[in-house]
Amino acid sequence: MNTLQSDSPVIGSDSRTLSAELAEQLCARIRNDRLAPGTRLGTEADLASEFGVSRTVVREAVGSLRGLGVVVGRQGLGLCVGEADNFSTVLRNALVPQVASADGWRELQQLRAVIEIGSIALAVELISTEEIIRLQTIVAEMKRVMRNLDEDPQGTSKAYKELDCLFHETILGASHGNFVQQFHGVLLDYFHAGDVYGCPPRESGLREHEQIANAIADRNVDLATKYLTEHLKPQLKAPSKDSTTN
Amino acid sequence: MNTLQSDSPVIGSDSRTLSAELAEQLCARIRNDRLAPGTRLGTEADLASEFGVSRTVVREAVGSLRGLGVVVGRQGLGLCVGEADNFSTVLRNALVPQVASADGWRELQQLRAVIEIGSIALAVELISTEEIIRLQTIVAEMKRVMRNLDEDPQGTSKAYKELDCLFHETILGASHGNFVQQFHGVLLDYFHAGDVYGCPPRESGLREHEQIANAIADRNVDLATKYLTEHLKPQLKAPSKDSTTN
DNA sequence: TAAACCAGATTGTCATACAATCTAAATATT
DNA sequence: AATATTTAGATTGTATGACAATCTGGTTTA
Repeated sequence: MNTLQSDSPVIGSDSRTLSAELAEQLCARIRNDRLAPGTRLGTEADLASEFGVSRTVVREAVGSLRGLGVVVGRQGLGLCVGEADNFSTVLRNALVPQVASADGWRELQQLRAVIEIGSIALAVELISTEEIIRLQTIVAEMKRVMRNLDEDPQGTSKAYKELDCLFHETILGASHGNFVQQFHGVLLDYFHAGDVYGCPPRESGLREHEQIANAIADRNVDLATKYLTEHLKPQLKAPSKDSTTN
Repeated sequence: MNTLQSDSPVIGSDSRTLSAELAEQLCARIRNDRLAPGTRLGTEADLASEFGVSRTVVREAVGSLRGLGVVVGRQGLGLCVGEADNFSTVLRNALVPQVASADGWRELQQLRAVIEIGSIALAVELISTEEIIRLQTIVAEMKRVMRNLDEDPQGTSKAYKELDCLFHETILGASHGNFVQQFHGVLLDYFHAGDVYGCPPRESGLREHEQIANAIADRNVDLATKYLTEHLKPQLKAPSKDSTTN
């Protein structure tokens, strides 16, 4: 019999709250027993009596696991192990504190760049003809948009960024890694939303996109990797090692 | 004045629960207002009266955000925006449903491989002499361990895997991306724990490690990338597209 | 000046009650 | 017999009130 109450502490009942303790135990149980998504976990009342705590504590613990997508609860049925399909939402929320600081935001963009570079080889290998055309269309559209840079800097910047996201999204999509793509999508969202720390569109960026698209169209892995790495160099560099933020 | 109650619904008060709605609103507020970690969010009672719900609902909502690390609550003070430093724990928990299935586990390993490949260029550039020696030491140790493969397959496999993790951890560490490294660490943990779907140590794997370490020592980016990509090829391949799991 | 103390505030936990809603079996209908 | 409908039970979702545990910030004291 597990119990979290003071009369027979299974885990050090010190320092932390009962709900945090219970949440961890539930999580560990799911992980260690390798409970498949959808597996019943019993009702709140069951868990309350099993661990010797009130239903309040169970709800608190389950609530935090629900936020993580680890547990879902359905009325009339009880608690179940969560499905893995809504991970994007969870990640998006979990990254909120990270993007609060400029450094955190840069670290996120570094991760995004790393993922894209790590995927390029696979993308070049697996990309379809339609996707290649799509890439080239995006680059052409970028060229068109950039002609208005002087007249409407604001609108041009926005449109360019939109196309930029589409470009990188397409590359990731070509790599056919479902989870990797989802993951990258969340980071790209933050990139798209973070105009604050972002940099304005450059002519050189346009040329780089063109080079990347051409290398991919030629299915030249090495060249595509080289150009992409160059293109993402600013985001790859280690963030905030020194405070020389000129 | 925001309120979630039925008399003046700010957001569609349909379909979902009050707590989920409130959690989303709080998260959106933190994200949109770019509230820095540590920023006060008021007390539970404050939020309850502001949104026109009971303290129960507030606690439920805050609980789920607490699980995500977005909010922390300290007695006597109130609620604050969470720090970004415990992201590893959050991610580890959030991935629990993912690893429940063999497919999910493979997708995770694909992401891990992608991150490592995407980091290798930076790692080669930034790696220190000590870290190079460390890599070579690990490879030497691998050779030593592998000599016992026939006598003690179980123990050898375990020791080899341990060294394997250390090897890849060292490479990631050399890239000096704090967040990326943390991230990779969580995935590597799952790799380490997932003996179920893992493959046994191979002689070819040992040679590959040696090649990678040598390429890094020579600071040859292209070669290091090539060998590493080859080494991680099995994990890079798109998981479960066809069911020909022979 | 610095340590000890204290009152107030706030979260953490408990108990209880009831509404909302889902499940599954029993019942009615074709 | 097969299917639609109802219904009763179970379970979560929400509200309220109460109290313990613990932290904060200022006050007092050495």
